[in-house]
Amino acid sequence: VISKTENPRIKLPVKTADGTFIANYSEKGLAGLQFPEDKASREPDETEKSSAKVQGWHRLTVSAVEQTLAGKATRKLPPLDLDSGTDFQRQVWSALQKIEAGKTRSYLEIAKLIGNPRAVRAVGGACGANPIPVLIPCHRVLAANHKIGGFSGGLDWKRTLLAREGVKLR
DNA sequence: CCACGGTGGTAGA
DNA sequence: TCTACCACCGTGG
Repeated sequence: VISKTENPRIKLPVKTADGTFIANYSEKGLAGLQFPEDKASREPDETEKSSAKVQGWHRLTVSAVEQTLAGKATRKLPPLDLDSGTDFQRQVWSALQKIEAGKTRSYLEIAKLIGNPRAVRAVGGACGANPIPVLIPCHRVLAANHKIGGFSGGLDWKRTLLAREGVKLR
């Protein structure tokens, strides 16, 4: 029996003034980003094991995270591995990437953009399943009438990110 | 403010 | 398959 293909992930720390995020990489690119956890729960230190390719990606990740946390537009992203998502989720995530820093869209607007205007609630679900928050800017999706809506990483993060981009909430 | 109905996608059983 | 969730949205108290 042929064993299922292993899907090795390399985890690297993204140290910022707001805490240490954890990026994880597949062979295709950045596949996940976790918000800082409360305690200094074992930061990955496999830096020396990662290939030059991954280290290059990681440099792009670090600067992109820093820029987004500062409320600025990101210049360049590493390749993103979004294979974990369904077709619907990838459509939503793709639409999210087109929202510029400082701008917002509603869940309904995203649903319309992907040609499925009644799938409003499902759009919320896809945002919650976003494996790369901050860089795939799901925090820029608000409920109708500029209400905050939800955020899987905690509403404090969503408010912080939006405030740094100069977005006002209702 | 709250309740509710109409919705579509997902995961799990 | 069926079903129970849901980061929604409008309407109506």
